[in-house]
Amino acid sequence: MKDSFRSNCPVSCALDLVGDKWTLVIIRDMLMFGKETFKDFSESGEQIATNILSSRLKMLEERKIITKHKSPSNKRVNIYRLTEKGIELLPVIIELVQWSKNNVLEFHPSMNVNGIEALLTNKEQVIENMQISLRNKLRDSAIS
Amino acid sequence: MKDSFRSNCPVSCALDLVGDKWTLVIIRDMLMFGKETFKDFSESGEQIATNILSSRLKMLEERKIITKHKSPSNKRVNIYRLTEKGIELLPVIIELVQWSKNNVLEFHPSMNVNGIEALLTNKEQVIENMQISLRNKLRDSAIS
DNA sequence: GTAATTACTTGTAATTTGCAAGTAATTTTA
DNA sequence: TAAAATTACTTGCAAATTACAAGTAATTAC
Repeated sequence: MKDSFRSNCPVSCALDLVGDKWTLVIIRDMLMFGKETFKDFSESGEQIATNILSSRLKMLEERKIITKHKSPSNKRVNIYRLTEKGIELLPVIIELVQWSKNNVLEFHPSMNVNGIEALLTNKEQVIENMQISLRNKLRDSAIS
Repeated sequence: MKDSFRSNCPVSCALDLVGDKWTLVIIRDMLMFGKETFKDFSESGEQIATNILSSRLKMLEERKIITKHKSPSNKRVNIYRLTEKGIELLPVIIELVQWSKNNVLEFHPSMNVNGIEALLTNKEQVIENMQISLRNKLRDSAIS
Protein backbone atom coordinates (compact mmCIF):
# COMPACT_ATOMS: atom_id res chain seq x y z
CA MET A 1 0.00 0.00 0.00
CA LYS A 2 1.92 3.00 -1.26
CA ASP A 3 1.44 6.27 0.57
CA SER A 4 0.45 8.34 -2.40
CA PHE A 5 -1.76 10.83 -0.63
CA ARG A 6 -1.63 14.34 -2.02
CA SER A 7 -1.96 15.95 1.39
CA ASN A 8 -3.10 15.38 4.97
CA CYS A 9 -6.61 16.68 4.30
CA PRO A 10 -9.31 14.07 4.96
CA VAL A 11 -11.26 15.16 1.89
CA SER A 12 -8.36 14.73 -0.53
CA CYS A 13 -7.33 11.49 1.21
CA ALA A 14 -10.76 10.02 0.57
CA LEU A 15 -10.60 11.20 -3.03
CA ASP A 16 -7.15 9.65 -3.41
CA LEU A 17 -8.70 6.28 -2.54
CA VAL A 18 -12.11 6.38 -4.23
CA GLY A 19 -12.20 9.66 -6.15
CA ASP A 20 -11.42 8.52 -9.68
CA LYS A 21 -13.87 8.29 -12.56
CA TRP A 22 -14.95 4.67 -11.99
CA THR A 23 -14.46 3.50 -8.39
CA LEU A 24 -17.64 4.97 -6.90
CA VAL A 25 -19.64 3.61 -9.83
CA ILE A 26 -18.53 0.09 -8.89
CA ILE A 27 -19.23 0.76 -5.20
CA ARG A 28 -22.68 2.08 -6.11
CA ASP A 29 -23.41 -1.18 -7.97
CA MET A 30 -22.54 -3.13 -4.84
CA LEU A 31 -24.32 -0.86 -2.34
CA MET A 32 -27.49 -0.09 -4.27
CA PHE A 33 -27.95 -3.01 -6.65
CA GLY A 34 -26.27 -5.92 -4.87
CA LYS A 35 -23.96 -6.63 -7.78
CA GLU A 36 -21.04 -8.92 -6.99
CA THR A 37 -19.40 -10.47 -10.04
CA PHE A 38 -17.13 -9.15 -12.78
CA LYS A 39 -19.91 -9.75 -15.27
CA ASP A 40 -22.43 -7.84 -13.13
CA PHE A 41 -20.18 -4.78 -13.06
CA SER A 42 -19.28 -4.97 -16.74
CA GLU A 43 -22.98 -4.90 -17.66
CA SER A 44 -23.71 -1.61 -15.89
CA GLY A 45 -25.12 1.24 -17.94
CA GLU A 46 -21.86 3.21 -17.77
CA GLN A 47 -20.00 0.61 -19.87
CA ILE A 48 -16.75 0.36 -17.97
CA ALA A 49 -13.89 -1.16 -19.98
CA THR A 50 -12.85 -4.57 -18.71
CA ASN A 51 -9.21 -3.61 -18.16
CA ILE A 52 -10.23 -0.67 -16.01
CA LEU A 53 -12.74 -2.81 -14.11
CA SER A 54 -10.06 -5.40 -13.48
CA SER A 55 -7.58 -2.85 -12.19
CA ARG A 56 -10.17 -1.12 -9.98
CA LEU A 57 -11.28 -4.40 -8.36
CA LYS A 58 -7.65 -5.18 -7.61
CA MET A 59 -7.13 -1.72 -6.13
CA LEU A 60 -10.27 -1.90 -3.99
CA GLU A 61 -9.19 -5.26 -2.63
CA GLU A 62 -5.72 -3.93 -1.78
CA ARG A 63 -7.35 -1.03 0.04
CA LYS A 64 -9.65 -3.38 2.01
CA ILE A 65 -12.81 -1.79 0.62
CA ILE A 66 -13.90 -5.07 -0.98
CA THR A 67 -12.97 -8.75 -0.61
CA LYS A 68 -12.68 -11.39 -3.34
CA HIS A 69 -13.90 -14.98 -2.97
CA LYS A 70 -14.38 -17.90 -5.28
CA SER A 71 -17.99 -18.78 -5.89
CA PRO A 72 -18.79 -22.10 -4.17
CA SER A 73 -21.22 -23.08 -6.93
CA ASN A 74 -19.24 -22.07 -10.04
CA LYS A 75 -15.47 -22.30 -10.04
CA ARG A 76 -14.91 -19.73 -12.76
CA VAL A 77 -16.88 -16.99 -10.98
CA ASN A 78 -15.35 -14.64 -8.43
CA ILE A 79 -17.56 -12.93 -5.90
CA TYR A 80 -16.67 -9.47 -4.71
CA ARG A 81 -18.15 -8.16 -1.47
CA LEU A 82 -18.01 -4.89 0.40
CA THR A 83 -16.13 -4.74 3.68
CA GLU A 84 -17.23 -2.44 6.50
CA LYS A 85 -15.10 0.28 4.87
CA GLY A 86 -17.12 -0.13 1.70
CA ILE A 87 -20.47 -0.20 3.48
CA GLU A 88 -19.56 3.08 5.16
CA LEU A 89 -19.41 4.76 1.76
CA LEU A 90 -23.20 4.58 1.52
CA PRO A 91 -23.75 8.06 3.02
CA VAL A 92 -21.43 9.56 0.40
CA ILE A 93 -23.37 7.84 -2.39
CA ILE A 94 -26.71 8.97 -0.97
CA GLU A 95 -25.53 12.59 -0.74
CA LEU A 96 -24.45 12.42 -4.38
CA VAL A 97 -27.94 11.17 -5.28
CA GLN A 98 -29.51 14.07 -3.41
CA TRP A 99 -27.21 16.61 -5.02
CA SER A 100 -27.99 15.25 -8.47
CA LYS A 101 -31.71 15.35 -7.88
CA ASN A 102 -31.52 19.00 -6.80
CA ASN A 103 -28.84 20.24 -9.16
CA VAL A 104 -28.27 18.03 -12.19
CA LEU A 105 -31.80 17.09 -13.25
CA GLU A 106 -32.24 20.41 -15.07
CA PHE A 107 -29.20 19.69 -17.27
CA HIS A 108 -30.07 16.04 -17.85
CA PRO A 109 -33.86 15.68 -17.79
CA SER A 110 -33.79 11.98 -18.59
CA MET A 111 -31.96 11.24 -15.36
CA ASN A 112 -33.68 8.46 -13.45
CA VAL A 113 -35.18 9.74 -10.20
CA ASN A 114 -37.48 6.79 -9.46
CA GLY A 115 -37.65 6.10 -5.75
CA ILE A 116 -35.36 8.95 -4.81
CA GLU A 117 -38.11 10.87 -3.04
CA ALA A 118 -38.83 7.94 -0.71
CA LEU A 119 -35.12 7.52 -0.10
CA LEU A 120 -34.54 11.15 0.83
CA THR A 121 -37.60 11.85 2.96
CA ASN A 122 -36.18 9.60 5.64
CA LYS A 123 -32.54 9.64 4.68
CA GLU A 124 -30.91 8.84 8.03
CA GLN A 125 -33.17 5.87 8.68
CA VAL A 126 -32.92 4.53 5.11
CA ILE A 127 -29.12 4.65 5.24
CA GLU A 128 -29.09 2.90 8.63
CA ASN A 129 -31.45 0.16 7.41
CA MET A 130 -29.53 -0.41 4.19
CA GLN A 131 -26.25 -0.67 6.10
CA ILE A 132 -27.74 -3.13 8.58
CA SER A 133 -28.99 -5.26 5.73
CA LEU A 134 -25.60 -5.13 3.97
CA ARG A 135 -23.83 -6.12 7.20
CA ASN A 136 -26.22 -9.00 7.71
CA LYS A 137 -25.62 -10.25 4.18
CA LEU A 138 -21.89 -10.00 4.79
CA ARG A 139 -22.09 -11.87 8.09
CA ASP A 140 -24.31 -14.61 6.66
CA SER A 141 -21.96 -15.25 3.76
CA ALA A 142 -19.03 -15.48 6.17
CA ILE A 143 -20.77 -18.25 8.10
CA SER A 144 -21.80 -20.36 5.14
CA MET B 1 -23.10 22.48 -22.10
CA LYS B 2 -22.53 19.15 -23.79
CA ASP B 3 -24.58 16.20 -22.58
CA SER B 4 -21.74 13.87 -21.81
CA PHE B 5 -23.37 11.88 -19.05
CA ARG B 6 -22.41 8.22 -18.96
CA SER B 7 -25.87 7.09 -17.90
CA ASN B 8 -29.11 8.21 -16.28
CA CYS B 9 -28.00 7.20 -12.80
CA PRO B 10 -27.90 10.14 -10.37
CA VAL B 11 -24.68 8.88 -8.82
CA SER B 12 -22.75 8.72 -12.08
CA CYS B 13 -24.31 12.02 -13.22
CA ALA B 14 -22.95 13.76 -10.12
CA LEU B 15 -19.57 12.12 -10.71
CA ASP B 16 -19.62 13.26 -14.35
CA LEU B 17 -19.85 16.85 -13.11
CA VAL B 18 -17.64 16.91 -10.02
CA GLY B 19 -16.06 13.44 -9.83
CA ASP B 20 -12.62 14.04 -11.29
CA LYS B 21 -9.38 14.19 -9.36
CA TRP B 22 -9.38 17.94 -8.68
CA THR B 23 -12.85 19.47 -8.73
CA LEU B 24 -13.92 18.55 -5.20
CA VAL B 25 -10.56 19.73 -3.86
CA ILE B 26 -11.32 23.21 -5.24
CA ILE B 27 -14.89 23.05 -3.89
CA ARG B 28 -13.54 22.01 -0.49
CA ASP B 29 -11.25 25.07 -0.47
CA MET B 30 -14.27 27.29 -1.07
CA LEU B 31 -16.65 25.53 1.36
CA MET B 32 -14.30 24.87 4.24
CA PHE B 33 -11.59 27.51 3.96
CA GLY B 34 -13.34 30.42 2.25
CA LYS B 35 -10.80 30.53 -0.57
CA GLU B 36 -11.84 32.58 -3.58
CA THR B 37 -8.96 33.57 -5.84
CA PHE B 38 -6.80 31.71 -8.34
CA LYS B 39 -3.84 32.27 -6.07
CA ASP B 40 -5.70 30.90 -3.03
CA PHE B 41 -6.44 27.66 -4.88
CA SER B 42 -2.98 27.31 -6.37
CA GLU B 43 -1.47 27.51 -2.88
CA SER B 44 -3.39 24.53 -1.48
CA GLY B 45 -1.45 21.61 -0.07
CA GLU B 46 -2.38 19.37 -3.00
CA GLN B 47 -0.37 21.48 -5.48
CA ILE B 48 -2.75 21.62 -8.39
CA ALA B 49 -1.10 22.60 -11.70
CA THR B 50 -2.18 26.01 -12.94
CA ASN B 51 -3.43 24.76 -16.31
CA ILE B 52 -5.67 22.21 -14.58
CA LEU B 53 -6.88 24.82 -12.11
CA SER B 54 -7.69 27.18 -14.93
CA SER B 55 -9.65 24.55 -16.86
CA ARG B 56 -11.56 23.40 -13.76
CA LEU B 57 -12.60 26.93 -12.81
CA LYS B 58 -13.89 27.44 -16.35
CA MET B 59 -15.79 24.14 -16.21
CA LEU B 60 -17.31 24.90 -12.80
CA GLU B 61 -18.48 28.27 -14.07
CA GLU B 62 -20.06 26.72 -17.18
CA ARG B 63 -21.85 24.25 -14.93
CA LYS B 64 -23.16 27.03 -12.66
CA ILE B 65 -21.42 25.63 -9.60
CA ILE B 66 -19.33 28.78 -9.16
CA THR B 67 -19.45 32.34 -10.47
CA LYS B 68 -16.57 34.60 -11.50
CA HIS B 69 -16.33 38.30 -10.68
CA LYS B 70 -13.70 40.98 -10.93
CA SER B 71 -12.38 42.14 -7.59
CA PRO B 72 -13.57 45.70 -6.94
CA SER B 73 -10.37 46.57 -5.10
CA ASN B 74 -7.79 44.99 -7.41
CA LYS B 75 -8.40 44.83 -11.14
CA ARG B 76 -6.09 41.88 -11.82
CA VAL B 77 -7.79 39.62 -9.27
CA ASN B 78 -10.80 37.45 -10.08
CA ILE B 79 -13.08 36.32 -7.29
CA TYR B 80 -14.75 32.94 -7.55
CA ARG B 81 -17.81 32.22 -5.45
CA LEU B 82 -20.00 29.19 -4.90
CA THR B 83 -23.55 29.25 -6.20
CA GLU B 84 -26.36 27.44 -4.38
CA LYS B 85 -25.40 24.33 -6.41
CA GLY B 86 -21.91 24.57 -4.98
CA ILE B 87 -23.08 25.20 -1.43
CA GLU B 88 -25.21 22.07 -1.66
CA LEU B 89 -22.07 19.98 -2.13
CA LEU B 90 -21.17 20.52 1.53
CA PRO B 91 -22.92 17.32 2.74
CA VAL B 92 -20.89 15.29 0.24
CA ILE B 93 -17.66 16.85 1.48
CA ILE B 94 -18.61 16.25 5.13
CA GLU B 95 -19.41 12.59 4.45
CA LEU B 96 -16.00 12.20 2.80
CA VAL B 97 -14.40 13.68 5.92
CA GLN B 98 -16.27 11.22 8.12
CA TRP B 99 -15.35 8.27 5.91
CA SER B 100 -11.69 9.27 5.97
CA LYS B 101 -11.65 9.63 9.72
CA ASN B 102 -13.11 6.14 10.14
CA ASN B 103 -11.38 4.34 7.27
CA VAL B 104 -8.29 6.11 5.99
CA LEU B 105 -6.54 7.26 9.15
CA GLU B 106 -5.04 3.80 9.71
CA PHE B 107 -3.32 3.95 6.29
CA HIS B 108 -2.24 7.55 6.61
CA PRO B 109 -1.59 8.29 10.28
CA SER B 110 -0.44 11.85 9.65
CA MET B 111 -3.83 12.79 8.28
CA ASN B 112 -5.13 15.94 9.92
CA VAL B 113 -8.19 15.23 12.07
CA ASN B 114 -8.23 18.46 14.06
CA GLY B 115 -11.74 19.64 14.75
CA ILE B 116 -13.37 16.70 12.99
CA GLU B 117 -14.84 15.31 16.19
CA ALA B 118 -16.70 18.56 16.90
CA LEU B 119 -17.88 18.66 13.32
CA LEU B 120 -19.26 15.13 13.34
CA THR B 121 -20.92 14.99 16.77
CA ASN B 122 -23.56 17.40 15.51
CA LYS B 123 -23.22 16.87 11.78
CA GLU B 124 -26.69 17.93 10.61
CA GLN B 125 -26.64 21.16 12.57
CA VAL B 126 -23.06 22.02 11.61
CA ILE B 127 -23.84 21.53 7.92
CA GLU B 128 -26.98 23.67 8.21
CA ASN B 129 -25.11 26.47 10.00
CA MET B 130 -22.21 26.43 7.54
CA GLN B 131 -24.60 26.58 4.60
CA ILE B 132 -26.53 29.47 6.14
CA SER B 133 -23.31 31.35 6.67
CA LEU B 134 -22.17 30.65 3.08
CA ARG B 135 -25.54 31.84 1.73
CA ASN B 136 -25.33 35.01 3.81
CA LYS B 137 -21.86 35.75 2.51
CA LEU B 138 -23.09 35.20 -1.03
CA ARG B 139 -26.11 37.47 -0.54
CA ASP B 140 -24.04 40.22 1.10
CA SER B 141 -21.53 40.25 -1.74
CA ALA B 142 -24.36 40.46 -4.28
CA ILE B 143 -25.68 43.60 -2.58
CA SER B 144 -22.43 45.48 -2.26
C1' DG C 1 -16.22 -32.65 -27.50
C1' DT C 2 -17.92 -28.25 -29.07
C1' DA C 3 -19.67 -23.92 -27.78
C1' DA C 4 -20.42 -20.57 -24.43
C1' DT C 5 -19.28 -18.07 -20.18
C1' DT C 6 -16.39 -15.64 -16.80
C1' DA C 7 -12.57 -13.19 -15.65
C1' DC C 8 -9.25 -11.69 -17.02
C1' DT C 9 -4.54 -9.73 -20.13
C1' DT C 10 -2.38 -7.39 -24.00
C1' DG C 11 -1.73 -3.87 -27.46
C1' DT C 12 -2.49 0.43 -29.34
C1' DA C 13 -4.67 4.87 -29.96
C1' DA C 14 -6.82 8.74 -27.77
C1' DT C 15 -7.32 11.62 -23.94
C1' DT C 16 -5.92 13.75 -19.70
C1' DT C 17 -2.48 15.25 -16.54
C1' DG C 18 1.96 17.17 -14.84
C1' DC C 19 5.54 20.25 -15.32
C1' DA C 20 8.14 24.12 -17.04
C1' DA C 21 8.01 28.17 -19.25
C1' DG C 22 6.02 32.28 -21.05
C1' DT C 23 2.57 36.28 -21.34
C1' DA C 24 -0.59 40.25 -20.40
C1' DA C 25 -2.50 43.32 -17.33
C1' DT C 26 -2.13 45.50 -13.53
C1' DT C 27 -0.07 47.05 -8.87
C1' DT C 28 3.72 47.87 -5.77
C1' DT C 29 8.29 49.45 -4.71
C1' DA C 30 12.36 52.33 -5.15
C1' DT D 1 8.14 57.00 -13.14
C1' DA D 2 10.73 53.04 -14.27
C1' DA D 3 11.60 48.42 -12.61
C1' DA D 4 10.00 44.56 -10.10
C1' DA D 5 6.41 41.79 -8.50
C1' DT D 6 1.77 39.80 -8.60
C1' DT D 7 -2.33 37.54 -10.54
C1' DA D 8 -4.43 34.88 -13.79
C1' DC D 9 -3.84 32.90 -17.08
C1' DT D 10 -1.83 30.08 -21.96
C1' DT D 11 1.34 27.06 -24.48
C1' DG D 12 4.19 23.06 -25.41
C1' DC D 13 5.64 18.69 -24.51
C1' DA D 14 6.40 14.41 -21.85
C1' DA D 15 4.18 11.09 -18.89
C1' DA D 16 0.28 8.76 -17.23
C1' DT D 17 -4.34 7.14 -17.70
C1' DT D 18 -8.27 5.60 -20.30
C1' DA D 19 -10.87 3.56 -24.19
C1' DC D 20 -11.44 0.15 -27.43
C1' DA D 21 -10.54 -4.12 -29.73
C1' DA D 22 -8.83 -8.43 -29.53
C1' DG D 23 -7.14 -12.53 -27.44
C1' DT D 24 -6.60 -16.16 -23.61
C1' DA D 25 -7.31 -19.64 -19.84
C1' DA D 26 -10.27 -22.12 -17.03
C1' DT D 27 -14.22 -23.85 -16.44
C1' DT D 28 -19.32 -25.23 -17.46
C1' DA D 29 -23.36 -26.33 -20.43
C1' DC D 30 -25.22 -28.76 -24.18
